[in-house]
Amino acid sequence: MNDAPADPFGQISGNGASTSFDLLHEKARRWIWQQGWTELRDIQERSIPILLEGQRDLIIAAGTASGKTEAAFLPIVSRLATDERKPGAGFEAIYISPLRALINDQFGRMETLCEEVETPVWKWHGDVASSVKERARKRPQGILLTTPESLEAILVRRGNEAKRLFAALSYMVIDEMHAFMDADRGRQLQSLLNRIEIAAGHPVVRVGLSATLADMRTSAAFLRPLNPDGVEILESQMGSQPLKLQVRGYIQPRLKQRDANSDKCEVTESTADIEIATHLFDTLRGHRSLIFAGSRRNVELYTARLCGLCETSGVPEEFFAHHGSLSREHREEAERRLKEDNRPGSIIATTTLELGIDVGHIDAVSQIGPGHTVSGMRQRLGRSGRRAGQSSVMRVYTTEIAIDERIHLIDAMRPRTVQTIAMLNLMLRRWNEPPQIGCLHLSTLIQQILALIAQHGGLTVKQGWNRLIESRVFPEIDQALYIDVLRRMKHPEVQLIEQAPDGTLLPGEEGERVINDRGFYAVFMTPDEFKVITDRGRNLGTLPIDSPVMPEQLIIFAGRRWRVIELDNQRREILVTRAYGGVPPKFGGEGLPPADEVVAEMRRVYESIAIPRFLDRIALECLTEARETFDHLGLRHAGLHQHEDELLLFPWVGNRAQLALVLALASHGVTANSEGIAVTVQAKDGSKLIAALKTLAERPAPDAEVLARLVPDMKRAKYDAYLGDELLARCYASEHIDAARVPIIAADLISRLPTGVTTIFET
DNA sequence: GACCTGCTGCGGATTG
Repeated sequence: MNDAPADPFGQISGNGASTSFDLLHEKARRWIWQQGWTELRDIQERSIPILLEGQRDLIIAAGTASGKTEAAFLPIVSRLATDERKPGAGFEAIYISPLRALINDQFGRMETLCEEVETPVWKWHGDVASSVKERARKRPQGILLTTPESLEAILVRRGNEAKRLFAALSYMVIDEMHAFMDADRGRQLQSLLNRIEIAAGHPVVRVGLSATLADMRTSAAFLRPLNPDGVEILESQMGSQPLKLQVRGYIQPRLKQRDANSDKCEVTESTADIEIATHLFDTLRGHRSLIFAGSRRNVELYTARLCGLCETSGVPEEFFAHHGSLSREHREEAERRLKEDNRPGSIIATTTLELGIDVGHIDAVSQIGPGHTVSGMRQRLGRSGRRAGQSSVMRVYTTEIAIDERIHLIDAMRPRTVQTIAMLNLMLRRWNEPPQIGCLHLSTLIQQILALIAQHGGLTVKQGWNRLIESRVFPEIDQALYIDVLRRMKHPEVQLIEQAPDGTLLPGEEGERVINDRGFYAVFMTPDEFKVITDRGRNLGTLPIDSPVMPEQLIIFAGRRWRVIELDNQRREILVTRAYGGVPPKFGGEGLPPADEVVAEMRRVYESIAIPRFLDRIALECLTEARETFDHLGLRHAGLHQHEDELLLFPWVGNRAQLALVLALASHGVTANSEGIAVTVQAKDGSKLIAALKTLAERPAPDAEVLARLVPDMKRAKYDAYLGDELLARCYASEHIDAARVPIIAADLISRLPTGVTTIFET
């Protein structure tokens, strides 16, 4: 791989099979030779003719180290070098990345190639000096590496220059495309691509790069909404490195209650954490690895432990923390430490290092807990074993609580272990979470209407319709809803827009303020944190409010179970009281379950007798216990189980359907709580529950908007506050509540009532 | 659910 061919301009591969190489510009071929490459990668071979032709959109779906960027940019710079170009006539290609750090990495890799072909390359994001942007703006040419937010800023602040900047544009490359899809940011990006093409005055070839796309049809529709069938798809045939996978189980002994009369404090450190840290230290010290710890708190905890172990062992520190609350300097220092010197070292991170920020070669990846998505898991796995002939190594650490007479049934079902197995099964089957369909994204629609008004100094209703709805950036929105949103924005209480006598939409008083806020260019919101206060006035800490919290609901906080008394939206406070007796489920009851497919796979794991090969001894024991509990509770046939003063329902559905069920029960006066795979109801409400389920099963599906109104604070996205109750409920319902399935779920639960239960509760 | 992502232009002080 590192042997340079004798003749730099001859055939690149020994057998002379590469025809794509010959198609490239002479200077691009020289660059390849200088890199010491002896052959082009599969996807590069295939992308070159397509992109050189410059007519078709393209998705390159290939593993993390498969050379996707070069697959896009070798033909692009070749084409630019061949074409006749007027200096300063406008940028010729744009590379769009979700992260500034990725732009900085790519800039370094791209510079030598672009120098060779005499094409300027510009970085443009929030950290780039305004003098550099000024120069790029005065003489736009070559390749622009930027973020959606920076593009938004360019269009909003320099709308009248857009034509000049983009008139010569031939290509738009979107890196890590999966990171945009299914998110507000993705809608904004789609709209930006459209607005840039309109400014350019001609269609521009779109190229999407990703390693974890769920489904090529939806991905093509994301890239080119008006012509998905015209998008060429390249999926890598290679790149499946040998895989070494292990799930390691750990048992957490129950901590003894602190004795109020004793002055001896119990050790509060968890043994499972210590064992995991010790194993990480023993296996990773001296290697180069990434450890995904799941939360910022865990990152800190494990970094401290691992550094402590380095100290007591008298070895140099080689473990570094990396998460969103740490300063950029701190994070970059950790990245540099690993990248620059190829010494041993590990970074403990949240999702901050999931995307391809360059930290050099990685031997192994560790993950603590199952994580939240299968595609995230795959993305993390892809960060190791990137060298030819090496395996990808991944260890997943799962913790379950020791079984004793006080264990909660949900814990006894070993949900973490089973979820991990289910997610790995799905990953091995090459499944990824599909983007959710039907979401209205009204907050982003509002932002884009304002952005278009700002860019053009005003907008007609028809122009807005053409650019946002007819363009299929917001295909879920019909004419009536579009008009409703505009009316709302114009409402005297809102004043985001006003209308000139000729009908042109202009910014209203509030609209001016919103557009001129420097945060306007980003469509996503940094979530508000709620203070959690007990009825005795104790401040427990803060809780990020991105899940619905209702009075009467149970939440787990600071290791205890609490009942919500009251929610104060003004003061951003949640008032709680200690919940009724019984031990809280330590790991199971963390709210809504994962996606439908993951829950369905979990059920199959419980029901099956198959033993995955990737389990260590304790993980295997946990799986055995999980299946024993499952059978002991009769869950193979029953969907309900009573345990002391609690009823546990098992609908076996994912988050949106389970939230619909919980809210539908609430609408019938039954307080239900999502505790992972189970829904819990107080036993005293048993007869009410059965009656409610029967009604729900018989009647047509409840209206999702009506259910949404039971959620006290439906605001999730940045400009939701402007929507008003009605639009907000529609929007929330479209994104979070799968009401259509409620009758089927209720009927299924009724049909799975354990024998005897109906008679007990039916009186 | 946990976590993550982004950002202009101008006024004023400081420095060479």
